[in-house]
Amino acid sequence: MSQPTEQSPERSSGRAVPTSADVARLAGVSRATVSYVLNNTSAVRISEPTRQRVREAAEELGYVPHAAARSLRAGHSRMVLIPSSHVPVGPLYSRFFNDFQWALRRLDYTVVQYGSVGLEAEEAARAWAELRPVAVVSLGEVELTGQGVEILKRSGARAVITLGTQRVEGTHALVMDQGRVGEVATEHLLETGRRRIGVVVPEEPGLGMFSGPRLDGARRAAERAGATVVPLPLRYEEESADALAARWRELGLDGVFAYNDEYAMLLMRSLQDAGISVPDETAVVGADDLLLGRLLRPRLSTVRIDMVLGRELAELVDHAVRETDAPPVSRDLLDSRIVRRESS
Amino acid sequence: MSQPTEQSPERSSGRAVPTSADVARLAGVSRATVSYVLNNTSAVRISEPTRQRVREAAEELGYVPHAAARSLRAGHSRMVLIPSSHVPVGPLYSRFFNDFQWALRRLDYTVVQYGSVGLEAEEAARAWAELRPVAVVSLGEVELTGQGVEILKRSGARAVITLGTQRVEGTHALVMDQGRVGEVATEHLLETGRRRIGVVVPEEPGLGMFSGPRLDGARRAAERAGATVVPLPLRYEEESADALAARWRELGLDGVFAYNDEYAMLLMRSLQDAGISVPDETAVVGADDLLLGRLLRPRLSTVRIDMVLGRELAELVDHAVRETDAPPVSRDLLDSRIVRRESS
DNA sequence: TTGAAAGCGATACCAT
DNA sequence: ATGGTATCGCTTTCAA
Repeated sequence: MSQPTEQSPERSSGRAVPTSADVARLAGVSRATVSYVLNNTSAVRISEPTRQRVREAAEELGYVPHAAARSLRAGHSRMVLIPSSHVPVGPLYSRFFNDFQWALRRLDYTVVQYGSVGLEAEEAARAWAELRPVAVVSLGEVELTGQGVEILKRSGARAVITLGTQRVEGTHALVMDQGRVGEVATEHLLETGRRRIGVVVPEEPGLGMFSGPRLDGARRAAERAGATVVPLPLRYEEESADALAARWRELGLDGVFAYNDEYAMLLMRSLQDAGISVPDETAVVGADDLLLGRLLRPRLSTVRIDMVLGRELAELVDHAVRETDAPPVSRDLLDSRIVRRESS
Repeated sequence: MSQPTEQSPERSSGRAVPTSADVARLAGVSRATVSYVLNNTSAVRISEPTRQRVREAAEELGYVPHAAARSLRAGHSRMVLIPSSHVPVGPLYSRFFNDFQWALRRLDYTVVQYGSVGLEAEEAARAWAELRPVAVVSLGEVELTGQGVEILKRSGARAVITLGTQRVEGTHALVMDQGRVGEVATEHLLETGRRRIGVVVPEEPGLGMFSGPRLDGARRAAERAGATVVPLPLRYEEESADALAARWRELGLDGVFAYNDEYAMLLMRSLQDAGISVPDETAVVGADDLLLGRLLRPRLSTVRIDMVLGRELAELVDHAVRETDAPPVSRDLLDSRIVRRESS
């Protein structure tokens, strides 16, 4: 016989946490029957009166099944773990993310975000693996190494999906081709006759995943047309923008793609304060089509990004989980197009 | 003897998921010893050579402990569950939230966000309770009823903390006194001689938790001074702002507190387009001190909100978990002050 | 210093 | 139609 364990049997509400055994006792049936009733097991037939008694007992005790015990027994969970980002996100992404979670829940998955700020890639992967998720969907802001993927798969994860700007070995890579954003913006500037094009590169950490590819895309477009691209490091602060505006004329740029609408607004304001006329002297293009881009004058031209539907991605996750053998897919999720207003 | 279970023993990597038994076998020791070594159990002394062998075996197999099994055995988890919001958040909140999570992890908690979009309050509480979190910290955007709190506590949650605008029975209520924001803004407008004050109330759902108290605070301040407050419903769209601006003169307002900087910018632009001069004819005050408030002209006056440190809140959670008996605290977490610029 | 074994809660066989 | 029971992975007591 073992001794009573060290845990306190009482809880704040005064009673111990009810288990299925408690429900069984109260209903005068076995734990097996409780399980059958509460899970609507179709393989077994339980009489209606018994079902009633069990349900009432569960209700009375405030019984909630213990997910850990269940998944331990089952040998798997239906948890989808999403390493959560530390970057404040815009309304676009936010909407997508909600749809995604909602769709996953409809497919009967438990969606959990795991905040991993300040953890090393491998360390983080181990922490996630402890929860034995059936799938991990990394939304790109968190590092995920081949090593980390291996840890997750060894621990039973049936699918690892990265939604980012580049592929990671062993994962389903959903590519958000940020390069297209820079390409579309630059093509537009070229069409309006600009030849020396600045590309704002935010200095804030955590944005490199987006800004790098956007710059590359701009370079590609410019190269095709024999135009020039100049990277412009910028912090999201007035001082930084003012400093950039102060040396604008010596840069000799006639167009600028400003990473996104917020940086574009910031820069445009500084340019105007420095006496540089937009769009006559320099055209400005942002990205994300935020409402605020319409508030400043001239109204900001922008690249509108249409993201994949959350539901689509959820179905892809579901598919990846069920067909572990299927080869990793690699799809592009973005569609970008220019919205021309007055700043270009 | 029971039959082999229904679960597949193989995983995608080809091998089965390693358990502590596998580690024990490879190291040539018992499972108990593995547990002692891997958890650095101080009550037992294991020889250094044995420790080595165990650690190497664990490393080689890529062993990661099974959190569910562990907490099942332990009778409790160290999971802090945070129902995640569906509202896009600003940089201020985002920073606080990261700090908070980081601090909790330092205190050895596992922080997990649970997306509950589209779930009823009680339904959501049950879903959370299945994970048997030791604490639930609701950041205000999600509904949490007394009923829900009861479910959580019955399921073993030692602390339920709400960080919101109003108290919920049975919880530690960390109050973010949004009323102060409206009060501070309105007091400022009164000091500059304004007497008929509009208060923007966003029509977007999910913002009621903030906008209601802010309006109430404005009313309190106005009442003390014998001034008038007029609520102004507004959608975050240009058309809505234009419509409001079109009937501005008949409203006869000489000051407006616009909920936050974004709504303030939106409204100010429409006012200017309608030929109403800011601040001469109408003063405008926002809130949140966003950078974008400095981009439009005149520069936007705002209410700067200082939020509690994430670390403080984490310590409070830890305390609540350890001292279940302690009475629910109720603290104010915000400090608001006016930042006067040119729009007022 | 190490091992054997009980048991956390839920489930799904098999037998009744 | 129900009940008994072995089992999932891990920790910890007790015995050796």
